[in-house]
Amino acid sequence: MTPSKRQEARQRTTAELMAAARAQLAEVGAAGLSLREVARRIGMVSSAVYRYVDSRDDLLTRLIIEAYDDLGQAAEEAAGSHEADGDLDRWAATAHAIRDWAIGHPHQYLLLYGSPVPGYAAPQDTVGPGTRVTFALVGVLVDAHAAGRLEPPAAPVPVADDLLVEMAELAGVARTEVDPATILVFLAAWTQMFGLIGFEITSQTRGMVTDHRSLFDATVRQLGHHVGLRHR
Amino acid sequence: MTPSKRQEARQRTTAELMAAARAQLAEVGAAGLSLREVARRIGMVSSAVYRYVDSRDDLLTRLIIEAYDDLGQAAEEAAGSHEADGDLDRWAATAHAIRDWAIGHPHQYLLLYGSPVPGYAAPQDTVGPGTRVTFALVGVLVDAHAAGRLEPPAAPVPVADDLLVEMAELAGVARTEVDPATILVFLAAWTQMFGLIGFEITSQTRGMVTDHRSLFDATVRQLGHHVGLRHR
DNA sequence: TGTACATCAGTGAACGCGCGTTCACTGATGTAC
DNA sequence: TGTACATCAGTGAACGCGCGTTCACTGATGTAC
Repeated sequence: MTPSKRQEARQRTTAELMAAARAQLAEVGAAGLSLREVARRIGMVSSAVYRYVDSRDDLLTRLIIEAYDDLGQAAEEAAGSHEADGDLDRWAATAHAIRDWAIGHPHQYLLLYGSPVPGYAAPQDTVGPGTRVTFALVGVLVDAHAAGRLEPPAAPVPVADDLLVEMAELAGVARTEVDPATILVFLAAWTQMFGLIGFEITSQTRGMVTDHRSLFDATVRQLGHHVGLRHR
Repeated sequence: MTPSKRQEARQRTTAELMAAARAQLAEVGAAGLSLREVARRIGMVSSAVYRYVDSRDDLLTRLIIEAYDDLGQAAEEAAGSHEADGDLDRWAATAHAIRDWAIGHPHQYLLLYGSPVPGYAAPQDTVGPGTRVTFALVGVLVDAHAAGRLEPPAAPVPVADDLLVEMAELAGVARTEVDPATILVFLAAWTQMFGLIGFEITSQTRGMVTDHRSLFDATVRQLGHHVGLRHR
C-alpha cells in the first residue's frame, strides 16, 4: 500500500517541524523551546502545530527520543567500526564518538543529561532509547570478556556487599557474566566520562584546561584500563 | 558608627528577599526564577525589588555566589574537622560534605554545575567563590604531600606532554609542589565526583543504583587511592 | 533643639512582550457506493 | 467513472496568563545648619 498524498505531506511536514524544533533547541536550549517559534519557523500559524504534536511536552519528549537515538547510533557505529582494533582502542573510539556528538550538539546533550526542564517530566518512552549508548559502551566490555581478554579489576579499596549485589543484577540486565566488581568500575567510568563531558560543555573547566580532547583521551584510556581492558 | 534605622531595615529586607529567592530557586529551579514571584513572597509590589536588585540577572548572580560560598564552606568545614584522621578518610569526609550539600540543595547545585540558565551569562564575580570547594578538596592532597604521605600515581597509560605542562601550571596556581601527573588524576577524580553527584540529582541512575551513598563512598575512596592518598 | 531640605523605600499603574492552548471555520484530499 | 459524504491540514481570532522593567508618586527617615 503506497502512501497517499496526504500521508506523504504529513510526513514531510512532520519532518520539517522536528527539524525546526531541533534547530531551535540547538540555539536556545530546552528551557527556551517555544511551540509558537517553531510554528513561525516553518511558516505556519501557531495553532497548526497541534495537528502534529499534542503539546509542548510531547514535542520535548520526541526531541529527547531523537537525541538519544542519534547519540546511541553514533556510539554504536564507533564500536562497530573498531571491532578489529585492540580493546582499549575500541573503548576509546566509542567514548570519543560520545564526546564528539556531545560537543557537536551541546544543547541536545544537556537536554538528555543536564538540568531537568522546569515543569517537564520525561515519560517512560524515553528510557529505552536512553540505554542505547550505555549498551554500546558496555558491549566493548562484554565482547572482551567473551573473548577471555578482560582483566579482573584490581580493587585496592573494599566495596560494600550490597553494592556488589546490585551490580550483579545489572550484569543480568546486560546478559553478561562480567564480574560485578567490573560493573561497578564501569559505572564509575561511565559517570566520570559524562561528568567530564558535562564540565567541558558547560565550560566549568574554563581557565583550567585548554586541550580538552587530550584530557578526555587520557582519562578515558585510564578508565578503560581500570575496567580491565588491555591493548590486545 | 552604628548603622541607622534605614540601613538596618535595608539589610533586613535584603536578607528576606534573598531568602525568598533561595526558597523559590529550591522549588522551581533557576530557569523558573521570577522577580515578581519573589516580590509576592515578601509581600512587596514587583517594582519594589528593584530597590534591592538591579535586574533578574543580578539576582541570579547573587544566588550563584551565595551557593558557591555555602558549598565551599561546607567542604572547608569537613576538611577542617578531619585533619587528625587518615588522609583517605579526610578526603572521603570532604567529598561526602560536597555530596550532602548537593543532595540537600539540588537546584542550587544545578545552578552551579547544571545546564546554563537561558539568556544568562555569569559575570566574573562568580569565579572566585567557585574555587573555594576545589581548594578545600585539593587542600587534602596538598597537606598529605607536605607531610610526605602522598604516593606518586601509578600511571599505566602514557599521558600527553602538553597535558602535563597544563597540570604543572595548575599546581602553580594552587601553590604546591604536587606532581603534575597527580593533578591530572585529581582533575579526573574531581569530574567523576561531580559527574556522579549530577547523575544522582537528575536521577539518571534511576533503576540502576539504589544505594547512592555506598556507590559514592566506594567511588570516592577509589579515587582518593588513585590520587595517591593512603590510610595513615 | 528645631527646622528645611535631601534621600530613599515602597506604591500603583502601565508598557509591550511572548507564551500554550482552544475553537469555529474553510477548503482540499480521500473513500464508499 | 462520477458523485456524496467524511476526514483532515491549516487559518485566524481569542483567552488568560505571567513576565521584566519603567515611571511618576507619597510618605517616612536622615542630615545640615
